[in-house]
Amino acid sequence: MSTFWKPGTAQPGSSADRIGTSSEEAESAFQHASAISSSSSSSSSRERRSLQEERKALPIYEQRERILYAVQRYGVVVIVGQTGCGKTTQIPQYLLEAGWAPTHRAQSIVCTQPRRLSCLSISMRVSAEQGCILGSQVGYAVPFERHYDARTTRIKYVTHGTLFRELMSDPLLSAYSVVMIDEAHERNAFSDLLLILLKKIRRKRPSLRVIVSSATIDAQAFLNFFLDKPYTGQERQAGGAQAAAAAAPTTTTTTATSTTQRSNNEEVEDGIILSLQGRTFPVEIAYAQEAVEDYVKASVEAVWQLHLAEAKGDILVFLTGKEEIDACMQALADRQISLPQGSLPLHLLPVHAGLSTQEQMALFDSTARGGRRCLVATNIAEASVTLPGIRYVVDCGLVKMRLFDPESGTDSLCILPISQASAAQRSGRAGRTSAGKALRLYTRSTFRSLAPHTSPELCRSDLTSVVLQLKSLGVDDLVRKFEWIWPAPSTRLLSCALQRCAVLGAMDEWARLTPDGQKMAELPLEPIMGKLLLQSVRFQCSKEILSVIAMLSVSSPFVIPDEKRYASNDAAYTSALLSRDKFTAEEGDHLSLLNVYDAFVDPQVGASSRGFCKRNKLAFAALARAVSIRQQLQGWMKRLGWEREARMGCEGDEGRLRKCLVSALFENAARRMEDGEYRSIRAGQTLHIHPSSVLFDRIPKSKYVIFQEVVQTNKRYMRDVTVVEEVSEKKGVFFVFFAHIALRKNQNKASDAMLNAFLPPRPLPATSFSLSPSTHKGLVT
DNA sequence: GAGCACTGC
Repeated sequence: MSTFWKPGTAQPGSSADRIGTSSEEAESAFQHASAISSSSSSSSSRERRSLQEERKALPIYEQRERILYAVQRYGVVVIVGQTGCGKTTQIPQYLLEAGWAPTHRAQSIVCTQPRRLSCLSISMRVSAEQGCILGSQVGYAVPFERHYDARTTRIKYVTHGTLFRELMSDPLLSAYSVVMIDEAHERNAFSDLLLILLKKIRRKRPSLRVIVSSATIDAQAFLNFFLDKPYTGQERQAGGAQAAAAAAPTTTTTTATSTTQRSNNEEVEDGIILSLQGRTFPVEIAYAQEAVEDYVKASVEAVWQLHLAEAKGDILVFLTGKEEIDACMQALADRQISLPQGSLPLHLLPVHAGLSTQEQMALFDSTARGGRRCLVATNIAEASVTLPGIRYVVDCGLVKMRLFDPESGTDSLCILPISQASAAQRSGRAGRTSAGKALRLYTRSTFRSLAPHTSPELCRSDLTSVVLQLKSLGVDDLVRKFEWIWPAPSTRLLSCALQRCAVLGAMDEWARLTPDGQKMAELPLEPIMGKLLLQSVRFQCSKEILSVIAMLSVSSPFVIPDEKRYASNDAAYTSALLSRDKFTAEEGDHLSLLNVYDAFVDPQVGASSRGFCKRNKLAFAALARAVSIRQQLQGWMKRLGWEREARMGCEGDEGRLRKCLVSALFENAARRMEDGEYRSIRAGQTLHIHPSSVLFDRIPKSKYVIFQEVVQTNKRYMRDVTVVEEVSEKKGVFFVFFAHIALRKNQNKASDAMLNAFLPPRPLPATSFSLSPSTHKGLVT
């Protein structure tokens, strides 16, 4: 399913996003879909008949009985099927029609998706097929937007994370008779966690049916997990080979592997794998003869060869980042000049997450006017977005991935080799509409050396919030007894998370959740953001901190033009920077973001208008989303009993605000050295201010800064930085004072309020502790 | 002098 907005399908995002992408076409698409959904007129019943015929024409329809039988007989059904075979839209409907969600039992069918937009467009499609209004029998729930009726909705599409949240109020998921985890092979943190908890739930509620749907062949790992069979990855070798073959012509046979387990009293057996036939075309795969030195250059070569030699059909190139995409497109554009007479032109289009709505729309217009389209994409085109008309794929074999390093506590963005599964997924993109061709810019032996599967998110991220959430769900021993899906996260990753929980005051020394920790787990925020919100209640400045958190949760509101950025005489670039200066607080990013937010919502200034953003070179969509996030966070505060506190502002007492920031971000402090570089207080690492920071080209008077996070690319960069003024420094104790903080409207008025902030009452815990305590579970210093 | 793959609560 596409993450991008596709004309003629659903509109993306929340109502706030909708403002950002609003267009007449989008509105009419929305109305069209609603018209299909309503069942009153005779034309719509004709529509519905043809939709029913379409449903029956899907290849999965032949498997209907088989699927229903499997779900009835087995507690866990792992479904392997190609993307586009209709499993996501059809299986919940088959279950509904077979009586799995009878109204009298008040239980429904829920299907989880990795992305919110999938939920919107799929539920819209399914409600049309069911001939009902979206939100009645078929509904969805995504962050910031719910569209269902607890009494009437029988099929619900939700994001993985949304269902995980539901566990907090309904630990046995008693509202559902069937839970389908879709796209489980992506191994997202929330989908893995859901599967882990569903296994526990099934022990208490064997009547619950679990469907795990996966496009590739992690099937055995998932099934073994549910069957308590060991899975060490040895079997995965075979899996990898299958992944490689996945792009080859699909077999027409459907295989069902039954696993005999003891039946419980309901005659329900434990699990089964079902393979569904996909609707794809053969893809011919070619490898590089020898390792390429410069894959961007090689991709240009490959595109050029394909363009000159191959029949019509679009080309999709996989590179790792925007910079490479620009370079590749530039090189191809240069080549176009030397295109032989009579050759068709190559229409070059970038595909990455930073595209404007207009650029996104162009991607789905596959009617290239006399020529061939060449889409140069990041990994977004691998799973998140399905592009039409692709017949040729060029794959560099690499991906940019975020990795968390528990030793330094920082995230890195690394360029790494992809997995075999990923390679199969990429080349499979060429076989969606007709037979295709994939050029892999690496050798066959390199391919064989690739890991069969991409490392699950849980194995490469900071698990602080995961640990917190699981603790609040009553999962106590995360290290020894907890059943992770293979492969499990390293103990180092887990101990790092436990430590951070302790440092943030979310756990006590026996790894018990503190009252603060419980609240942090309930808030839909990263722990450090949750901490910031909790502190804001203490410092009585939640009004401002809510805005800061909302702004930190969206992409940068400052629109800085892309091209010729380095040319100091470029007018657009300098005027964008000048625009930003209007909001810049010299203390740094947190207060600058607050300035932007306050100006945007101020009825006298920005009036939440698009025009204001245009005039001031701000991203309207980001700000609209921040407003929506802030509202939701305010709702959460109300739920925590802080309705009054949520409205309390610092009323010009910036000191409270600064104190609050330091009291939450004290972990992330750095000191500027003589050479202009910063050293982290925690680990003495060399750090740099991120180029997106308003402090990037400034040298503040004070030597100390605090920051939101560190991301390592070529250097270690601090993001979202605020200057703090140091007054004294003692061994192990770090006092900071703020000065010269301008609050609203960028007045940059010096404030003499000198305030001390503080560290937690105890020093940072030792770096190691026992992981197998005999008396207490978890953390022992 | 220089950057941000992609989701999600």
